[in-house]
Amino acid sequence: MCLHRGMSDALRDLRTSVDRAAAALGGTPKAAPALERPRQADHGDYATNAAMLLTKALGRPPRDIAADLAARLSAELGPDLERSAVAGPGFLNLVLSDGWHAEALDGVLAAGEAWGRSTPSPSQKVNIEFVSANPTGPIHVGGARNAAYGDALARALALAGHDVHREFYVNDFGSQIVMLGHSVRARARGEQVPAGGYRGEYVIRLAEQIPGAAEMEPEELSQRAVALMVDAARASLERFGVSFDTWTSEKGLHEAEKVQHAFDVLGRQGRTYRSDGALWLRTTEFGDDKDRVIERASGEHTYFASDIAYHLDKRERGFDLVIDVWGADHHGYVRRMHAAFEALGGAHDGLELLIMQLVSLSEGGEQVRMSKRAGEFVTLDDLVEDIGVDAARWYLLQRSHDTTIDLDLDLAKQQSTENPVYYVQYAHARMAAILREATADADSRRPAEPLHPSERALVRAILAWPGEAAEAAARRAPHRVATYVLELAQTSAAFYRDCKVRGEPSEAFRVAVCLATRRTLASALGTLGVSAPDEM
RNA sequence: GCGCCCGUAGCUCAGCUGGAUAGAGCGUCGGUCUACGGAACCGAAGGUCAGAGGUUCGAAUCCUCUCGGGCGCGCCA
Repeated sequence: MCLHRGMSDALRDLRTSVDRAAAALGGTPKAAPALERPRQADHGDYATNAAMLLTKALGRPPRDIAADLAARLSAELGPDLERSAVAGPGFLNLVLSDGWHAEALDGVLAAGEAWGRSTPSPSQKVNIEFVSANPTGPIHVGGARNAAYGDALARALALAGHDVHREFYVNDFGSQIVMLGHSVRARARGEQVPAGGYRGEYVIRLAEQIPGAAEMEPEELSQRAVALMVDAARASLERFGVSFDTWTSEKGLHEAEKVQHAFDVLGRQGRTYRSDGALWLRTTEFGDDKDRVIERASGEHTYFASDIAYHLDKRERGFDLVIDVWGADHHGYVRRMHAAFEALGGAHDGLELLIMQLVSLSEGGEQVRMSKRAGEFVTLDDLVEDIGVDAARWYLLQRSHDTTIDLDLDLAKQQSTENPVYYVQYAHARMAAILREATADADSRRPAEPLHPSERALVRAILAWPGEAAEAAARRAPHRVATYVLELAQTSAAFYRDCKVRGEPSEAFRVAVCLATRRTLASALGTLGVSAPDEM
């Protein structure tokens, strides 16, 4: 693993030393040297590949260069570097002193609540839009995944020092909404839901919640139904630990003439033309396969037109970066959205379209097909009810957004108590318990005896957190946080096994280790939106 | 047909801007005089990293092709 962004002070200083030592050898490395935390204990506390990256520039064998690097580094670090060894093809393995570990731990505690935060350059004002499920039905598991991912990414970006604004786009406009209104009225009248309508149970409940639905105009009924669905979505998401700064209505965009405004902007720049009675956007000028209709021959705006207006609006609100989190079923839409964004004058990298792969459901090994129109689906609420918020979030977040998730509901229910999330939470609760029992105050500077390897390893695992967090944000990969925090929990278990705290000569130092561990576990779990209980 | 994503242990997945013996959870098998929290710990078995070429000192990782799976290709949203 690379430790290059937003490191703790101790790590940053160590890296600087490695860079300086490398620079002193002359020649420039072909990439920034890595400072890794090796898996294997006999590869040292940290390892660098700097020598191998200098072979071309220096024209010498990597192991020779590594030996020179070791000498320079020894001068740089003084007593902090206990020893180093050239290994393998040209790695330099470093073993750092107990003093260095203590110093580093002290830095963690000194950071206080800020531990884990980093400062990116530049810090960006980011708008992240996610979930944005159509208000024609409850949020289902796909939406749950999107919610968990978008929320965790937003948290990670904020931790990495960005100014994050969360947004939900409500598609309360167009034919599907009209169809919802018709469906509700049919239910209210006890009639058959029209072909292509929404047949789910929830439509019956909607009809019950709207007095006089049977006689209401579909137009008004639609809006009433949408309002109820949006409220329901908000409540489900809140329960899931997900909240938004802004809920933007598509209908509102039209009412505020935002669509016309976008057309004006595009027209002025010569990006549009009329053909077959429709208004087209020249998306092909920006890499799309074909131009796209934004206003139909009938005079109605397409969905794309709303989206263009929405993205122009986001730009005009002054965000450096606009992120949309979409389901895989919308990936065919990516190119044209990028094209439109650029046609509006945005930079290509000013918009990021992140595609979530789908959740494929099964139950007892049998594939379950979901259909919103038919009303057959598993909802976010179901998931929360069955396995709980923490287990559900962990389950959805431990995988990359780029891979399809197979969710077997029976298995998930069965295994919910086996979910690794409890292992991590348990590690947190255990640290809290030890801290309750301990009598000494934390003193991170003075271990009374040589550090145990397990305690040294735990300190290094803790030190990795800011870098891991920053990396997760930069790669838009919050699942890395899950991988990291599980490893941290395992490392803390080894410490617990090997190092008693209460009543030991090193109690004060170990209290400091426990404090830093608990804080780091809590920070990482918090990034995933998972609770960190003191007791369980 | 074209485009995007995926194919790593029995299962679910990490690792992918190239680095040292490919990892975890669950499951299986075998252990731990049982607690500063046993929802734990230790160990073992288990892998042609889908396949074939290529680039490189070095490829699960980059490139090309093939096979397999998912999704998408509207004047729907």
